[in-house]
Amino acid sequence: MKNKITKLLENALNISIQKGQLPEVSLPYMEVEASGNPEHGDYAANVALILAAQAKQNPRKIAQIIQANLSDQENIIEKTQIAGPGFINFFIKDNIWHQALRNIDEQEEKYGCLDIGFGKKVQVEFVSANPTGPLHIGHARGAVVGDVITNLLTTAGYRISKEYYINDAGNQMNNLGKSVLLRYRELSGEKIEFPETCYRGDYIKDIAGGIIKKEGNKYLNSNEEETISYFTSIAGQAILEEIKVDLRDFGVVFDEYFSEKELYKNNGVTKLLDKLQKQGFVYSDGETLWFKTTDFGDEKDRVVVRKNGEPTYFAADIAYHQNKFSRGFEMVIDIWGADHHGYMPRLWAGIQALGYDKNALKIILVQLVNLLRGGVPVAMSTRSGEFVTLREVLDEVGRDAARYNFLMRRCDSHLDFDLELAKKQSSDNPVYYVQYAHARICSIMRMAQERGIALPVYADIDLSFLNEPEEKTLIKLLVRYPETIYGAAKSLEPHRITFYLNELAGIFHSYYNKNKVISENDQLTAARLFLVKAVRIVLQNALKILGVSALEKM
RNA sequence: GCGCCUGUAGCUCAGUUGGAUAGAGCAACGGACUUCUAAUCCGUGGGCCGAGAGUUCGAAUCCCUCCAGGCGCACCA
Repeated sequence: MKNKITKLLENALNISIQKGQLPEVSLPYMEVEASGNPEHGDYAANVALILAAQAKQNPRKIAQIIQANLSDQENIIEKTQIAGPGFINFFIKDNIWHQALRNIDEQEEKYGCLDIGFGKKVQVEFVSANPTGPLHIGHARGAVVGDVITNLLTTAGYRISKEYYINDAGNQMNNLGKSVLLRYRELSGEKIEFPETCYRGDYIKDIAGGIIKKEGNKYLNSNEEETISYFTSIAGQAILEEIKVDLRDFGVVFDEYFSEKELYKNNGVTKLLDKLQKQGFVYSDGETLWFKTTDFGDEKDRVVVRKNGEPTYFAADIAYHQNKFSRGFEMVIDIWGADHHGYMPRLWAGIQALGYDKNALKIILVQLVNLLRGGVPVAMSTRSGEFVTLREVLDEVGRDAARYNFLMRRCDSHLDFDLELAKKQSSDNPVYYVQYAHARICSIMRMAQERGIALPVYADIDLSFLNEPEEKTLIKLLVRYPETIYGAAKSLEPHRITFYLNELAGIFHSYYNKNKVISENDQLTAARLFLVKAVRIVLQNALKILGVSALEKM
């Protein structure tokens, strides 16, 4: 609808210029807004205001010229008016709204799907937590945001691959193996001291206990380095499996799990660094290898190979992103915790040195979560073992409420997650508000069926019975759904869907309280059932993108 | 000290690349269940959009300077 009006305006503008009524002007963009105020019509355009400066004319005058040259060939416009400083307001014919409703009914689960992605291959990497411990609440936000962004982009017509990068090479993993060994010794009766760098969670004891049960205490006197390496791989695998299960229960399923170790096969990382050195992006100071990230705007150069000869995480990450692009992805999206923001210039430098456009890598920062319980902050640290796991949140709060809670705010906004609040099954909890709207519609459908009323078919009904102001508001809101998807997908902002859903549910609830859908008047009933069914379709489609279930009964 | 994010109603937050009178939920107060589900609805109050200066027809939104909070500033990941 928005697009149609934009086209009309563009045509009118061109005609005005051709006729010489307006000087040659270029229009960088125009805004057509679904207006909130009924007095301002259904849509409002600000073309004239934007052009005023360029054309050096009064915006109202410009608006009049454009208005005069509008040719409404599809016959969708009831009337237009010029208002305020020079807005052109459009009033759309009722039957056009009715057709929109039919469109929803026909498209059903496809309604809201777009083709702005043109099947472009996009990879989204998220979560990517070290397998050194179970996922905690902090990972959960990134997981949901990533998951919903991929759903959004799929809906918008992109071909998406979801990937989890496993940091299973390096110090942290070594510390994991060491921690298991220490617990192993402890369980075998030795007295041990636990260093700061080791992981203290109970899951470490469980893993160590598992090894004793299976293999006894034969590793007490083995070569320590080999044992640590063996324990590391056992622990890493066990923990990763648990992570996968937790994610699955949270509704997040990845297409690929990519191991950091993969990058080191066949000296992959070293070869890449050699190549970059030949190209002049990497240099040696005799002891260490540096990447000239300052060439690309970073504040200082970064080490890629340490004094001890080991490549850094950054080195592997360049190789990883090279690998991503070589797999044919046209765009790559990384979702990180906001505490990694200082890392962005480095990685952008990396991919530019590899010859890729900076814009091909989008990085979304997700702000950290403050976990509260009844208003009191809960301390968290993976290493000390004090944390609330994703599993606990799932068990306590439930999948739908947890997901919805993480989607109610912009990614770059700090989020307080209060366990007590999130698990409350009350009106404090917005997820139920939306689900309830859906359940109510299902209830109406059930009632209609019980009374032997057939589900309405467009050809048989007369939508001109829909005369209540809320009915028009509802239809307009439903029409806005694809536009909301468009905006959310373009800006990679899942929270827009949540806010849209809240608004839609709100207007529906209000309508429901004021009007009976099923009444004595058969034609009115049919028209309203048709409308309410369309609301249900949109609720379902949007909830599906959020990964929140659309309940039929509550 | 430098960089990034945030600052909007008592609280938690929206505000669609600058647009018409700044919105929602919660909390407070007053109402609505003989009804297709009251997990709902209707009404009332509530604002120096952190502060100051600037850009223009027009600023919560853009530029600059401050103030406050969070997070970074590794040969950790």
